[in-house]
Amino acid sequence: MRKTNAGLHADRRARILAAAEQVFAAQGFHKASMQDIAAAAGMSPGNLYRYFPSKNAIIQAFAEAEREESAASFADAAAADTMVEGLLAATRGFLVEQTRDSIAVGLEVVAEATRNPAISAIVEAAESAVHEDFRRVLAGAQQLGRVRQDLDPDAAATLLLAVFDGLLARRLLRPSMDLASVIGELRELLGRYLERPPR
Amino acid sequence: MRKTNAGLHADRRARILAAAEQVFAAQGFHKASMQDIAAAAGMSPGNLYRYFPSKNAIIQAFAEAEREESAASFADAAAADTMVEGLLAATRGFLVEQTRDSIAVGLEVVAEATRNPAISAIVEAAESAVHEDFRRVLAGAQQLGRVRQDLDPDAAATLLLAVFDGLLARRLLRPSMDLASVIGELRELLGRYLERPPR
DNA sequence: AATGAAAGAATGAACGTTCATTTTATAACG
DNA sequence: CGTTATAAAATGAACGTTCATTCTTTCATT
Repeated sequence: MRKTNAGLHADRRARILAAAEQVFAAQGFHKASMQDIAAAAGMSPGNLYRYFPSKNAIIQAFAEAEREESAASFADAAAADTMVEGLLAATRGFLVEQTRDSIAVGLEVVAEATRNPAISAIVEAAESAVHEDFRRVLAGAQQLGRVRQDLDPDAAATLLLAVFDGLLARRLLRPSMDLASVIGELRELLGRYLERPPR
Repeated sequence: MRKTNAGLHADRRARILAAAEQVFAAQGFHKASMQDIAAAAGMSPGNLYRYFPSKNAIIQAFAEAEREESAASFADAAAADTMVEGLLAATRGFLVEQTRDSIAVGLEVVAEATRNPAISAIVEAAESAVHEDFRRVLAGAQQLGRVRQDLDPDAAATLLLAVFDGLLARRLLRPSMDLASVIGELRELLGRYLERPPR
């Protein structure tokens, strides 16, 4: 006569996913073993299966959590005074605050998405949501006259999101890159691209 | 009494690396088995070891080849009439011509670079070379008055390479993206960022 | 005949998963 | 309140499978 403890169940799942982040970042999805994850979570391998039916289910749940987080962290960017400075602040936050591990594991998720349909669906959904948010922000700013009138908000959102993703990846590829001067140059690019009148 | 055939040896290595591309794109480095690679290369698993001492050596050689290729494909972009149209043509080439497989496997290489020092060295070297090429092109164009004088070629190279990488990845993440309108918007961005006089 | 090239079965380690078992928490009862 | 029955929670060894790698053998060329 004992009730199953729902709170504990949620805690354990969270603990496992947190442990998985370390292990996945260090080894990648497929080189990471269930024993590794169990050790990092401080429990036995068998116990993992009380909370997730398979390793794939862990990967999937993890990718979902990871994408939600990254989408949320972008939503902050939307709330800003002027478009350019808001985006700059958000970018700086992005580039500085994100740990190496979380960037690495984000790459891992994207790589996995190219071959795992379940992950691909998760990534596409998150990406679409972020894109739509951003497009809406740009369109709103356009109505307020804060960005030039002939900007295509949809294509601009794609382009700018590509810049942010590219910069994030570049921090891993070329750690030597001078963050300050790149941010300075990004300010120039954003100003010229978003605010200047048509040529 | 039989000479070892150097040409054959090189051919076989190339064949193995080509086979590895398919397998790595479809499964990722660590899920791909030597049996898979051998089957794709049309030879026995044991025979692979005549040409590469280990699976890791295949991954490493493959990453090297992949990076050289991608660096070379960018070098073409440098040779262009006007900066903006040259970059646009190169980007269009990039985005349209690159197969899904080659983009996917490029992501795989980058993800692996975050945890494998040997791969990381390869990626960083290639990335530095491309960056340096591009920086030089921008600085040259600047001397010819083709891009604005107050542009920082180094930071600009970083930023623009981030755009290209980001767009490439985005083709995988959001296949629905409208390539034509994004390229159109990119023309606007490049023109405004590179050519307009200081504000 | 001698050696390079290739095959593919064999090997041992490592993997994901299962399961019999132990430990722990709590509901019910006296 | 203390005891006991019960089921949840957790363990860790064991299982079957798959993997990278090695080894023995066969085939082909000179």
